[in-house]
Amino acid sequence: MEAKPEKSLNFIHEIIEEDNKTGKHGNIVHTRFPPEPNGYLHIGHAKSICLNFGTAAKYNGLCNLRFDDTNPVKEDVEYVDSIKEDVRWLGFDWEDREFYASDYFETLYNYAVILIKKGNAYVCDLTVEEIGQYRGTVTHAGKESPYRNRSVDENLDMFSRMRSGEFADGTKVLRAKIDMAHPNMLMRDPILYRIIHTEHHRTGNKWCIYPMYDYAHGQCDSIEHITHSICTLEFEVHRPLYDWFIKELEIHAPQQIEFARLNITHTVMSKRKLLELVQENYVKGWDDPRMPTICGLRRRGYTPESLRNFADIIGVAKRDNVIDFALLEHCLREDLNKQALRRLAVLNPLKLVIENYPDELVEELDAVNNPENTETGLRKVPFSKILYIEQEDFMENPPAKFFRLAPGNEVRLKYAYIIKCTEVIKDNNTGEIKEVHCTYDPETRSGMPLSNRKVKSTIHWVSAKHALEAEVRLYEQLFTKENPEATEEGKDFKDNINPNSLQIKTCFIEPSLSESKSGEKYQFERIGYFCVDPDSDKGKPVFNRTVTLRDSYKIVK
RNA sequence: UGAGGAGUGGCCAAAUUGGUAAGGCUCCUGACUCUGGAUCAGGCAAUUCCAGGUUCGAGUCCUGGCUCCUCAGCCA
Repeated sequence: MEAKPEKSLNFIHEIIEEDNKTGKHGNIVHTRFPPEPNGYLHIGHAKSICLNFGTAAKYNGLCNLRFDDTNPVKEDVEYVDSIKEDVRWLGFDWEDREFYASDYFETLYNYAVILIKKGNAYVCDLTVEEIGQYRGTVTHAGKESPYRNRSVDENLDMFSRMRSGEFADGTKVLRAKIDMAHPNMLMRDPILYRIIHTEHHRTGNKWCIYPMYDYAHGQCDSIEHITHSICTLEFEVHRPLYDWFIKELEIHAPQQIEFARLNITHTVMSKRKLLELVQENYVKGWDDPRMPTICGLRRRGYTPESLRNFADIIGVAKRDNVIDFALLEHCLREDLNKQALRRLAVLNPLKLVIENYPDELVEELDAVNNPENTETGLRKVPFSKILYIEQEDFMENPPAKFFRLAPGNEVRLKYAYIIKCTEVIKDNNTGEIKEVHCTYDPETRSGMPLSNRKVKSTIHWVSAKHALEAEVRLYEQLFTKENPEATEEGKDFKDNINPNSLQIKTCFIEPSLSESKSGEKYQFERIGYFCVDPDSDKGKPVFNRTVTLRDSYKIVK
């Protein structure tokens, strides 16, 4: 049989297969996911995590987790812990390969000394402002620092004194000596080290000089013998610099490949903006179920499987892209449909009285836990004379093609009987529908011979006497606009926040849900997928609406 | 206007390297269904950024344009 690849390779995997053909990296694939521990991971990171770990797995290689902790001012162990939790939750294992740029500070320092000795780096006393001015602009060459031609000995001496803490923050930096007129701004004598007298979350007070990301990142990849350094597009212009370091230092050369970062409609993805949402209380925290953070998605009820599938399905390319939020939801539903147990719950209750049903009778009816997976079995649901049904499932004057309950109309109560609406009770003053009365056909209980009678629809319900109260949090998109950042003059993305992104209400749920535990996921039949929020109390569970069910019913006017 | 990237249905994304535009999402039909869910079947939707050129044949090659993105932190 012809073994045809069912799916074409993305451009990164094409490069890797080509490399493996030529033996460029000795047929080894070693990647890494390199977050800075200065914030929480979001779904954009998930794309990168899946790509890096997934690529390594695909080619029998390894993937490291490395924290790029080169700036003690912004970083914290809190973030290290959350990042590890999120990567693990997504389903990836870095085994014993948990590294930190700070593990390599000594090596990085020695590399810097080599550069100084080669005349490739110098200590510069210019101020922040001056360095900015001397750099020039994209269209005009910069000019050389007056400190550029210090002797090797003087540079060595000053760099070592920088390390020993002799100088104040901001007074000196170590710079690469490349070309102040270089057309690529990043090559205009970039800063390698700056002085920061701040305690580092791992190295404590051992250091008061810290390497810049641009200097550290490539060398860290090299030290770890990374073969393919996969990163996002904005680092494409940095690549010549990274290559320059590697060449001057004569060390292992990782191959950097850049891909386009993920964007999703109706959401923002930058750490800065997400931080703003949290700090200014537009959401309740990093794990607010409306946030695109991994912890937010987790709390919302997303599954790792759905996220991994999403990352796989969106592809990897170099063109800017905006993925439709609907695709994310599609991946979610696809997974939840298979996983989630079905339950009955009524969000907008309308009292339904079955007139010919015995007053005190309670029947325990069999209900299917998941029709997609019969191994999940059945459960009992109590049925009695007075029920709650969904307000949307009844109309006094229904339009054409309304299949649900209406005066004189028959519907089936899920897992129970076929009923016929006989009367509508309304408030005399307001005309509001208070309750609906009906009769049931005792021969039509699910499973009975006569239960097969065709009716137009089946609606869900909950027995009033047995129902439990629960809080439901109904989420909508956080932003009303597809692109929240497209704003008029003087406005910003926060002006596009959806005022209805969270709606809290009390609903009725079937009694079997009383024991539900935080994190559990259910499908409330005909409504959507919900998961138990950690805010739940013993007597009063809280459910987050993860995503609604698709609804192809449209009211015809 | 310097440098580096990218342009294929509404949104993603393929096209075996020059052979006659896959697939997914969205939307719309229909079938089936004790979830108007799921499933199944079908449909709408593309001068492949533009203009020339080479070729029997171009999304793929050549020439010239256009548009968009990234870079002027002692952030990553």
